Amino acid sequence: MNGSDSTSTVSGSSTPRRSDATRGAILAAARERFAADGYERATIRAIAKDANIDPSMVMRYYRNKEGLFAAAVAIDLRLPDVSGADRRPDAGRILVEHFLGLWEDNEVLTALLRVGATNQAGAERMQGILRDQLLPVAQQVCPDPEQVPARAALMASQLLGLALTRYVLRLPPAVGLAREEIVAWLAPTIQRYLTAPAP
Amino acid sequence: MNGSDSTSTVSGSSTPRRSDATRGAILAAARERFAADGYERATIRAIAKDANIDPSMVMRYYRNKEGLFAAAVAIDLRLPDVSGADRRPDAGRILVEHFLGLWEDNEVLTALLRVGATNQAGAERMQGILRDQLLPVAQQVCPDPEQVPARAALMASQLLGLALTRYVLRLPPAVGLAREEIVAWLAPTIQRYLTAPAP
DNA sequence: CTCGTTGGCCAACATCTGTTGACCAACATG
DNA sequence: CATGTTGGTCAACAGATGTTGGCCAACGAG
Repeated sequence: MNGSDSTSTVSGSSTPRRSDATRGAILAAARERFAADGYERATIRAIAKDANIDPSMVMRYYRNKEGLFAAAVAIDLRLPDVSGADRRPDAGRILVEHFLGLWEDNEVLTALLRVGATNQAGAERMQGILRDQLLPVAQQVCPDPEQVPARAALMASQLLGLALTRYVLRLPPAVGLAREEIVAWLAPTIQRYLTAPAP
Repeated sequence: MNGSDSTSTVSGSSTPRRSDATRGAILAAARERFAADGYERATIRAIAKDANIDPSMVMRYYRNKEGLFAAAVAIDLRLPDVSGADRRPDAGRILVEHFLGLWEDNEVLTALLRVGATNQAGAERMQGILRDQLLPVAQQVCPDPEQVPARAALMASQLLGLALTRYVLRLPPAVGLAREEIVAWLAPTIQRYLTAPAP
């Protein structure tokens, strides 16, 4: 909707502004706060203080809080291609491993999930990601187009459920799981959701 | 912590107060608001208005907002017993069906999940439920006590993940799934998490 | 009837929220 | 040097929020 998307994580600069450092600091602080506190409690004042600037700068650069959020959670999951015949039987494992890596060094996803749970805009953003990035993956491995949305939804339910219990709610038994354990348990589930014949 | 827990969902009344109706109205309104808006945006004023009383009454009966939340989300999942030898092979299906019923006519769970995502107290409440109600179920079907927490966590990840995508984020493909579809896909997953030999 | 207790409303408080506009300093360009 | 543009701060606003205390009406036991 908003045309000011050009300042994404990629520093592809056509006109490198002098304020880019500040803009970046604001975005970084915003991601951290949104991830830690959710939408409502991540106040503009707190974000500005983290970025060592005045709250009004946030408004100047991102119009309002919603605009800041939109800019802060723009993300590309960089999902691997699993369409190759050699990779298809391993799709479950590949995807689970990719997701674990994604969540563990990217606070944006935690922010997105936390905000999506209570904020309409956040929920819609997640809808977009599912539709634009997760659905195509399901499409790669599932022949019947009619089943693709359901299979993508199932995959999302398991992957987001793990992220929820482990990185957001931080339920101790979920945090205690070892990385390899998770892969070993979840990979077959994802594989089945994607490729098993509909029950 | 607080001694005023005697007014729970159970109407076991030792001293039926004249204000019980109002108390109930407040709790009902609180559950609805917490479920719809999350902790921060469910304001005491809005809840009071829904219950047709003055905001100050909420404080009088529940001390503060945190106390109101604690009272509003006290819940017993009434998880079925799956320890019987005849039921054990069906544990996955039984549990998934029970959970679907639970979520569909109980807004408390939606409230709890929404709040747990952004609020520390909410997250801890979910921890308690996992520990006190979900873990025992895993214990019923898994012989090795050392594996119980991991298996319970895996089950929670899938069940909460479904709830998240379907009832909180309301991702269209997840909402579109038919009840029987969900059972057919998820039951084997839960069954495997609970009873399959550790990979 | 009397009077303590309970249920309820009203008005206000201090604080925090997003947001705005006026103002100043540094810079680049003519 | 003069001047317009950009980066930034300060002070304030209007509204909402959790919370408090005072006040009044209805009730129930003596």
